[in-house]
Amino acid sequence: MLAASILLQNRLLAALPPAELEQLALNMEQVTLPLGKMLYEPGEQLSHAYFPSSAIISLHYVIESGASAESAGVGREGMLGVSLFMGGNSTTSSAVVQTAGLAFRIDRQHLKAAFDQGGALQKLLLRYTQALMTQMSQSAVCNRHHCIEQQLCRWLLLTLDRLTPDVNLATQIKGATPPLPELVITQELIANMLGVRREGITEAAGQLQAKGLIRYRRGHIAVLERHGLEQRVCECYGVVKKEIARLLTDVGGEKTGPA
Amino acid sequence: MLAASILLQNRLLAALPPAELEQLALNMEQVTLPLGKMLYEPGEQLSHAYFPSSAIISLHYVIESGASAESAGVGREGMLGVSLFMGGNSTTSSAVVQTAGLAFRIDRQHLKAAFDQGGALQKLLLRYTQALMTQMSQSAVCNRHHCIEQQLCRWLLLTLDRLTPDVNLATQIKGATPPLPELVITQELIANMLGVRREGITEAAGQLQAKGLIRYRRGHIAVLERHGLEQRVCECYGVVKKEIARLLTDVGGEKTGPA
DNA sequence: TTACTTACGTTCGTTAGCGCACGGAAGCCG
DNA sequence: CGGCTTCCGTGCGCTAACGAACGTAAGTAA
Repeated sequence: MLAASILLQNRLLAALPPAELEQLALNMEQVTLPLGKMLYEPGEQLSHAYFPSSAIISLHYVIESGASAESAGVGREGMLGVSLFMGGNSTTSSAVVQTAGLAFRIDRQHLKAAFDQGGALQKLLLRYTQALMTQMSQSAVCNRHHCIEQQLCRWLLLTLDRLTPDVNLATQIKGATPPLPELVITQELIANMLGVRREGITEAAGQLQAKGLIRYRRGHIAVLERHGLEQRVCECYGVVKKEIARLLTDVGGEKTGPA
Repeated sequence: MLAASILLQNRLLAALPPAELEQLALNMEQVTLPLGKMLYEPGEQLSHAYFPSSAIISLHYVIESGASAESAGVGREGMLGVSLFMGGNSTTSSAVVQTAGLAFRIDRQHLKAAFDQGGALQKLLLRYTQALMTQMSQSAVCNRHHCIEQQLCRWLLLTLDRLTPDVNLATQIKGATPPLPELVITQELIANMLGVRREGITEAAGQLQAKGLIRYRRGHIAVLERHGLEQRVCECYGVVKKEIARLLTDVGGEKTGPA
């Protein structure tokens, strides 16, 4: 059993009323997720749901030829395993750890039970699921119309957002926040997620590096000028980011919402 | 108020227990949806949910350049407006009538109330939402890796499936089932949905016609050899079809499901 | 019938991304 | 230190799809 306070590192859990969080904490455990670990195989019965705190997970589908494409990513803002409460209990996608780190997990039965209580957790998870859907449909659009460089910017920015700790959680973070955010990942893995060739990433990343926006070093990407990435990224980044913000902020607001 | 029996033309509604269906029927009305009608604009507050009986609706996103891409389609097997019960009340996508026809609609408040009762309807709608997610992520993959001809086959087959009446509902359908299923749509519109050029569709459709699989005539496509399309289609079609079948058949089955 | 709109057919130059192959260098390990 | 694996850089021919322009025919309306 975990202290409820540590669970606040996940933004979904942080949005729960204290009572519900305490209840959930009884059945949560913290796990370390190493880079590349496959959490869900397509069609497999899921045993746990994961609420990342520092880890990032990539949802993608692998086609018969072996190629693949990411449909969404999951970080501190979300959770993995929506099919557990949506009713399907499995998905056609795979889930792989894209950035090593920590996550909290809860087994299927306890999650389902908590969801079926119909409280704030249910509301929150459903809203998050809608945010996931936005990511998926935006991935479809982006794959169709935007070039590799734009998609790489989108991927970098979304990953960066998931790595950066919340401002209001700053007191919880003991170590100093790193001045230069650095992603630990190879070009080959990025290529797999975007569903493009490794060489395509090499070229696009080279362009960004030549412009001084990032710095590359064998499996590490340092983002030097976040603003520069934001200027080159396609609209898809903003759409996804705004929709996540919209759906996960005014939780409990049962008003008709903005027109 | 409608007779509950007519609502059975929509497969989601048909899967409801009679009592729940009767309850819903009190607040349902039938509407005619003309080709091209936009039911939802992005970000707009939704007023109704739609359960198509013969109409087909396309969910897609339009980017700044004016290009677009479909993320999912909705026909008799589903419903439009999941964001009403998911909590967002709006989506970033547009919804446009792709095939003219009939649908049942219910206003936001009554749908939400029925959903919150937590009965079979809730379970069903959540499972359907997961099926929608499968379509979306598969669209992302398909856009990335499969050629226009394959995508056209996928689109034709999925549309065909939505047009073909259920076998077990055959007694309800008064007119004879058409021997040659014909879609009423222009190449230009198909191109918009797939997010490709009109000329691309002209060429791909020309290939299929040359092979005798379809016949084209100014806004009408007759499918001559469904089997031939199934041979050329990419795996995405099967993935989506199977997942819809899986999620919407064993409703109520609370077993652990297939591993 | 004639005029007109809408939809389909075709061509051509251009380009983003692919597949393949090879070279080189960074980092790890004995 | 030397050897080895992994990762990144580069070049080259190739193809699917793009953008634009123009022609033609089907259907519609006067």
